[in-house]
Amino acid sequence: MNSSAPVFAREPVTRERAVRAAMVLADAGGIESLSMRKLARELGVEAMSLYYHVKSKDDVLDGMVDGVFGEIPLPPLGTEWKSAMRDHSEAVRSVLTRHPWAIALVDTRTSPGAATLGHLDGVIAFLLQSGFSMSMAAHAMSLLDSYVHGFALQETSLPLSESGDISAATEDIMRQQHLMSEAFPHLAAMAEELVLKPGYAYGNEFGFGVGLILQGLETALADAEESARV
Amino acid sequence: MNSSAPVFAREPVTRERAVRAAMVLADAGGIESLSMRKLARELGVEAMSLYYHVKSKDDVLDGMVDGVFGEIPLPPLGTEWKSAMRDHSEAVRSVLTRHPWAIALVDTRTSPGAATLGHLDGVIAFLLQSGFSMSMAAHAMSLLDSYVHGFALQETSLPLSESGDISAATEDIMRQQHLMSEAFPHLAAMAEELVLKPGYAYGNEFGFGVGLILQGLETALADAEESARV
DNA sequence: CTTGACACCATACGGTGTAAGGTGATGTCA
DNA sequence: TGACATCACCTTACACCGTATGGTGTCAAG
Repeated sequence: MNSSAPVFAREPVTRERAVRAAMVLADAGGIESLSMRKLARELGVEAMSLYYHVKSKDDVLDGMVDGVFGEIPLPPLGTEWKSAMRDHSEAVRSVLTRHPWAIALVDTRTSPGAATLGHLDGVIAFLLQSGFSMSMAAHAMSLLDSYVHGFALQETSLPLSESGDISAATEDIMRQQHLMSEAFPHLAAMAEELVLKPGYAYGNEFGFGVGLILQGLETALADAEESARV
Repeated sequence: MNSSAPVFAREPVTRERAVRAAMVLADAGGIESLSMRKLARELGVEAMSLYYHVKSKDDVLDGMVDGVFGEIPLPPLGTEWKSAMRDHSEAVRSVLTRHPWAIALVDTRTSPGAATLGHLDGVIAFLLQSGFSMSMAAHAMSLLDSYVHGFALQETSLPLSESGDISAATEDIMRQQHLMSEAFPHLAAMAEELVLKPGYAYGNEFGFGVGLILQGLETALADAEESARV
């Protein structure tokens, strides 16, 4: 019978393949549309078969988070730290907006995977090698990570068009502009004078924030060095 | 019959009451344990009765987010802006850690309520009145909000004890310390030299971050004024 | 006495994660 | 060769979820 030797057999499911497929599904339809049954169908398999390779759905989610961190390149050792960290921040923001579900997941997953830990390790290594003390490195990472994640969080929850400007939302806002000016005059003024101006893109705020933080870190670093020299 | 005049009748359900009860449930058991059936039971009612007062579960979630923003006091007009914004940042962080589910919700809800808009309006008003230009106010709000939300996000996803130190997680970490030192030496070093030291609390990083950002904003503000004077 | 709004409820449908227990193909060893 | 274990997958079932549909009793106004 032909069932004996399926030459072009379906590739066997693995944890990796399952996680990768889950990431694709979440990218396409949002994290809330990811179910074990749909994931199984995508892999050409029944739902319960996944549990042979994966402990639970949470296990899949943990894998997805780790997959996201795995996509972020580390700042290359030996380069000037300010521009390297600027590029790195941009890289993190870019993968978080490429996988908008990731930020929500980070909130609930508390068991980091190998890629996540490796990522942390790499950034610490880079900062120490750039002359940061251990506690300044911790300051810098906490500050930058918080800002970048928070920015990505805000950015994805905005009703923006893909181009990054507010054209998609403008129409709705305009329709309510009148009501808003009465109840929230300052908010309306900001919208009118700034946000609704052609060319405004919320994403531009990111550069300002990262620049300000890096500048502040440089100052703090110099202060620490000076007080150590005395 | 006694059914004709229940003098101490059950208080009727309203949207407000439902939202408030939902917040209490989410505070107690996490957002993922909040279901329409449990919420109804809490209000002494059947699940479908909620839909008379509320459009959908998403509607409840929108209300919860708005309720959180309503808990945040606005910076009082007339006070010095740096200390006012420092206090305000601490206030935001405090309500976000009091309602850990809120940060995850902000990610998915894109239709802000009245309290949310009023909050934004109040902060804009405060900054303008403190001498910020419109674009500097936007910079400041984006930067501080992103940082505060991001910090709260990281803080809640950490396996911390309530006291804010790492005692609860220490044991597990210690057990894996050996493995970690081999695979992630820098991360292990940071844990050993800094995080596991008695008295360390991740929450302390918040003050450093807010201080650095406020200092940077002050500098940017002065630069803008100077270049305007020339 | 009728009418209609109000606040609530019963039932049902299609979805979810996953526990429990098969089923057949494959490889190992007596 | 035959027995047996392991692997990768499947079937069935359960408790739970959000909510569409269509009630049902109370009450005040006409």
